Amino acid sequence: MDNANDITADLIAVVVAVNGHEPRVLTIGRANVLPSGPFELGHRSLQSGLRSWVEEQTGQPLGYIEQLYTFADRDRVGTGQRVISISYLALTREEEATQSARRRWQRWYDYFPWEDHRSGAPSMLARVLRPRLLKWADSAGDNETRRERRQRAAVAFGFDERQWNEELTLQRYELLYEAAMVGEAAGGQPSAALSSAAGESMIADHRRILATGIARLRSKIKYRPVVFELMPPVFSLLQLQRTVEALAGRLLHKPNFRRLVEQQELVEQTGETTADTGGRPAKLYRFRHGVLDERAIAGAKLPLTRA
Amino acid sequence: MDNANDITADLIAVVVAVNGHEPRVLTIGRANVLPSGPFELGHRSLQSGLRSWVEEQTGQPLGYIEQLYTFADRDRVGTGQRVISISYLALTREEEATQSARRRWQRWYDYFPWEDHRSGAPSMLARVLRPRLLKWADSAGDNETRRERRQRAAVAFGFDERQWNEELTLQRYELLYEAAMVGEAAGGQPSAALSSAAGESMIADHRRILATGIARLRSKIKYRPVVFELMPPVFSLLQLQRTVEALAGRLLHKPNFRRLVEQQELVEQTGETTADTGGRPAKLYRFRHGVLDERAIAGAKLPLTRA
DNA sequence: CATTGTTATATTCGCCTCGAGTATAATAAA
DNA sequence: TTTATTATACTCGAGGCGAATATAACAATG
Repeated sequence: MDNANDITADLIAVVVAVNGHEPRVLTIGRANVLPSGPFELGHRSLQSGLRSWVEEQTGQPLGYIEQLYTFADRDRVGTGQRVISISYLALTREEEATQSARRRWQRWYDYFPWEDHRSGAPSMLARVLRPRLLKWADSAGDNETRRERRQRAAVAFGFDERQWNEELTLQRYELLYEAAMVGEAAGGQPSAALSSAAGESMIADHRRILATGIARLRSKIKYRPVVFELMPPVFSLLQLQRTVEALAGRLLHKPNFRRLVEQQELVEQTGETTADTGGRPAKLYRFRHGVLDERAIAGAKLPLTRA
Repeated sequence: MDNANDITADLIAVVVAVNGHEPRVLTIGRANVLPSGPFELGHRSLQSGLRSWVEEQTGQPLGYIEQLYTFADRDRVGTGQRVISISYLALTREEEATQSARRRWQRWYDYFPWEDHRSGAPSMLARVLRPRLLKWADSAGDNETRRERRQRAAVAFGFDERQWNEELTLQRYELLYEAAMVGEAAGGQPSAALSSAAGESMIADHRRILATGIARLRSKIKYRPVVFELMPPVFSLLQLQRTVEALAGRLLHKPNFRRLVEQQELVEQTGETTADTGGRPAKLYRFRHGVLDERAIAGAKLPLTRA
């Protein structure tokens, strides 16, 4: 029986919160490791196993959880043992800003500097990434592969008049990995010229899992009211908009955003206002939890624009 | 070391094909079992493990595959061993109609008779399922639970003037399970009055997995060109439409369907026509595989209508 | 060979969504 | 009081899409 049984199942969490205008991910240790641990007999379910590992490693209790993806790692050399990794996305509020030795909230965009387009496309995209990707494409053996690589890069990164698509986070990371432009790739550390543009590395394939979580979240906020998991109980519409923008990595059209949120009846007024915003006091709202029952698909599409 | 290690990972496949106007799922044995088998050391990856199990058990080679969901079964009594199940959706063409002892193509709607709305809402919905569900709702202890159960049933099944939403296949099955209205539920076999409306049962939670696959596919055909995995290399637009309708369980508006497919440039004409259709000969088309590279999201929304 | 039925294909209409722009209101600071 | 800043409200217009209708090309029938 040393065959099918030699398996360990690891649970890995991408825990997201938005602090101010920055989306963050929960890490442990020296900041490049996602919370994770093996699924054990004591765990009632995969989800509860994940919860207890995250809480044990970071002290952070989790609310909303959804499964991301399951994959089998390549053999752990020598041992002849295989590891199955089951990754989850968790949304929470970053209660205290207190960083500790064991838990650390890291900015998304430190790992993916090319993903934040809120102040326009980062200049390093055209300046650093594009030429390197083209060079990689042209280094291919045959003509067909060259053409295909150029096209993949153009689609993923929005080169050549194409539109930037914020949901392609995973494809972009995989492309950079394939081109050995990120630290995790076979070629080892990226060159000095690239290093700042390549973003921070993580151990094993944790950055890939993070990319999967970002992509899932960016897609999901458009048709399910999950943003509210990241909001405080009471908020202004602009706060809500800024949170969505932080996640999507792009700016939204304010009047249209308001129209959408209001006519979908996702929120209700508390009756109070806040003057913390600098200008005219903003009305405060809370999430209408009823929508979760009333509608199966509360389509909350984003009104995207170049702003 | 008898703790984290006592785990088996099972791979389970929902293999779908559309024959004529009927979507089917590949089963083995006495027709109520999905192809499955343990993930083993010899498998290069989860996907390749799945492929070899399906091929070994049914002789069916697989093309398109995507992961559905991973879950941990409740303890297998006594053994103290846990099983993790990783389920996949596979799309293929039902090459030969030859059923054999080991493989059998079963109609979706034998398992989910309430899911086929192509000739209007099945009468058993209002006649059998609705009263039973209401009875179950009213059997709850407190008022709040009763209200919530009624609402869940109404949303999932489109009662009380609500719209039928074909993507809620999983929620509907779970609701029926909770109400002990399907054979797999705790109460054992459903009553005779219910049995035909409850659909065929499957072993363990295979029917739940099938429901997950149906829901996923019904959702995905709307924004990714996956239907073509189920089509022969050359087809008419009406054939394509009938296939989509079979999957969605509802009829589409013909002119709008054509407009959508054509203006998205998903297909190209072969130049030939077929007279097999009875009336005016139909032009034949093939899938433009180029779209998979050109676009990241080939939004193929369905123009839905009551027809 | 004209009639009829059936399917394929083309065109049009109109509502509603949503991107985009502009106008007005209410506060703080200068 | 002026100006800056933010909040809130309204309007316009293109495009997507549901819906209906019109025309074309075949087979079958008498």
